[in-house]
Amino acid sequence: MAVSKKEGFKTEDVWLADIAKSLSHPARIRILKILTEMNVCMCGDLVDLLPLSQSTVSQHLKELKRVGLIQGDIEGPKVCYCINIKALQKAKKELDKLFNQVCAC
Amino acid sequence: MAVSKKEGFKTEDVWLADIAKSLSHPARIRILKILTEMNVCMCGDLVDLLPLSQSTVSQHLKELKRVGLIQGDIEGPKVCYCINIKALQKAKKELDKLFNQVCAC
DNA sequence: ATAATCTATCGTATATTTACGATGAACGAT
DNA sequence: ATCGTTCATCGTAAATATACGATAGATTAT
Repeated sequence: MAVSKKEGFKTEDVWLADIAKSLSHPARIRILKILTEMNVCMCGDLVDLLPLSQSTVSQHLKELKRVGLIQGDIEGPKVCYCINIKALQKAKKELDKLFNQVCAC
Repeated sequence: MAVSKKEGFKTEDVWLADIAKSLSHPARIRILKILTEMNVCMCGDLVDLLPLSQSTVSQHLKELKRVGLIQGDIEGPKVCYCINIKALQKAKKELDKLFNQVCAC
């Protein structure tokens, strides 16, 4: 089975792994960086900036939306994407918690 | 194709995505936490602490070794795993760079 | 030497991920 | 009303990820 056995793990660890999964593709890293730089961005602009087809970019956006790191607001025929600051801050906090145990040596 | 198209992306983004991928499973998050708490840990101990078979745990350890976040030293018949502090610090630094652009608002 | 222990790897099955083109739904413009 | 634009979703193909048991290799103990 390729299904992660989530039964035996803390929800905290499952959540953090899920966030990490959403960051586990260069396109999604790039999308987050673009959105942080531009604050907001139309989906079409992202398609132009990435070496991927429109449908593939849409899939990556869906993955980032799934974990709540970004949100998309419909503006007429276009969709305006932006960072969900609160979610990103929580992700940063949890990752710091993981890393700082080590770096406090 | 399921292969990530890495041609069109910055090596920096590819690297960070790869680190994130190595963190994208609850078992590997747990392993890192255990190793940071215990400093060092035998592979067998990790198997006891995780709800997974020995071979599966070994696979997860291999993934963390692949990206350099941990290292394993053979001690007789056992293998002693520990965190690679430098790699983890670099990962933290790069992730902060991604997150801080947002949080500096 | 033999047995027991520990861990990595192999083989395998299944689920998920990634990618693309094609299609569909929603909206604005003509 | 029709057309063009924008984006999500569907269908599909191929690679990867996850999990396990079985096996192999190395080391220690007997």
